[in-house]
Amino acid sequence: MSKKIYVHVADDHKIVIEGIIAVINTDDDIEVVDYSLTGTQVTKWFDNRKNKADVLVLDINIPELDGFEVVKHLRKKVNKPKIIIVSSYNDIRIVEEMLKLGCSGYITKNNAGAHIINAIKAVVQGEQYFSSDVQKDMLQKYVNKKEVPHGDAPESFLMETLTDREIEVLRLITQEHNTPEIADKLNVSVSTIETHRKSLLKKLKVKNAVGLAMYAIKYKII
Amino acid sequence: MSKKIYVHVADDHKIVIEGIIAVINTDDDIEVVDYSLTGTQVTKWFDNRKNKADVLVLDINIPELDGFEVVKHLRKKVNKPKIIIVSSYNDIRIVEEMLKLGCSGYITKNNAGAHIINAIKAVVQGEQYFSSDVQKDMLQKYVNKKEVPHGDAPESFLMETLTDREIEVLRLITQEHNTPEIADKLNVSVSTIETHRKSLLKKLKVKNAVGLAMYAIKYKII
DNA sequence: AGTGCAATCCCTGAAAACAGGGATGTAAAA
DNA sequence: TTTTACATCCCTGTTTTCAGGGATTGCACT
Repeated sequence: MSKKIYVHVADDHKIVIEGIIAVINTDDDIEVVDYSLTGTQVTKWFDNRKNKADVLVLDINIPELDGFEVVKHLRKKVNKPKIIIVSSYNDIRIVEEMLKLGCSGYITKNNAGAHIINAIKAVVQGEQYFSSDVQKDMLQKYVNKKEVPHGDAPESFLMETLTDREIEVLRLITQEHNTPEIADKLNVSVSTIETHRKSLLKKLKVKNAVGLAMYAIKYKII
Repeated sequence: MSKKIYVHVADDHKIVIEGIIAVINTDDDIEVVDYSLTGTQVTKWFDNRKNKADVLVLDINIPELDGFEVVKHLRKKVNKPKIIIVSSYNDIRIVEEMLKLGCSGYITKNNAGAHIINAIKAVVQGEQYFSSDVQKDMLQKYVNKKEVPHGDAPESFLMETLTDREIEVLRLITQEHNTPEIADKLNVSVSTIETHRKSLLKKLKVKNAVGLAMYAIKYKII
């Protein structure tokens, strides 16, 4: 009846991939053609013009290139796959971010099994698909939309792009280094690192170094 | 030939459970009888004397009661199952801790699929089983054993028990509160919180508040 | 009755973090 | 070409953290 759907799965944990494959194999219309354990594996796979898949099932938290980077890379391509994000947790700001980047679906790992097949079938039809818990949060956000302060800065703070240097400093902060140590490691003056710290505090809207560390962990900067 | 082995699987992500089941189903000697998504589900299941399983495959990071609590609960029981830990990451100190608590195996999620069946068969025979990456780390640790400073304090820092108050302070630190704010919230003097902070730094062997936050996240204090 | 531990409070002094400016060179983009 | 963004550096001053002591109360266990 319908043409077979080919899927590529990317997750850093093999066991999760095996779970997804096991679920997908229960449906005869869909076939997992290959999988990747890192972000660079994904991009390389799709860069090779011999390889194609209709749908990419992608975990955000994967090594080397994270989910955001992979999506940014793939969206430039001509034969780009539909992308379904499978995430451990469910932060509405990340969902929004991924939608902006052109993803077609977002489901959480909690109930990925129940949703993955429907999600794949939906996105190849050009529809968008979200798991029930994500839908709930989106609705909640929509209802509370009146609380948005003013209309000129609609971008999520995830759009707050950190510079390479800032990310480097942030990484060293999470490794318990203080300003003099970071300055030494990067061969710049203490003043410079202090400036970077101040930018980070401002951009990420946190109060102190602990806030920076928590942010870095939550959004997988490190 | 050999009697069938019954297994209970616990992980907060359904898709991981599905992956483990898919792998285990390839072997006729083993059967997954049930699964749990939270720590309390696991303990309640085993508390019910109708339910029994030879092996528990357990993720450390599960809600309500974490892996440590589950193991502590189960080891008091008479018909206790062999426990195989399946962990996202591979910290040798956690492995040691789990071994002390009486677990029989430890494998990482990276290559759980390749090891899970062998691990289950090994532990029901009374053996211990570790995945290759864990083995590597254990060997490394053993080789470097000479670096242990003195023989009177062999306990891992995970045994370093934090008091209730210290955990409370630690939690507030991870919420970006500074000392005056914490003192105010807990209705004690700033000096008191400073004392707690110093104890935390010492006990957890970290350099600063960021180190405390990273510890809290890593070991799920918060 | 004595020991140990948890929780509370205080002191001093040094180091680091934070707030808020300003300033410069350079490279890329408009 | 002008503007913008990035990375670098400096100054002033305040607040917070950290290091190192010491001390008291109360409670639980032996």
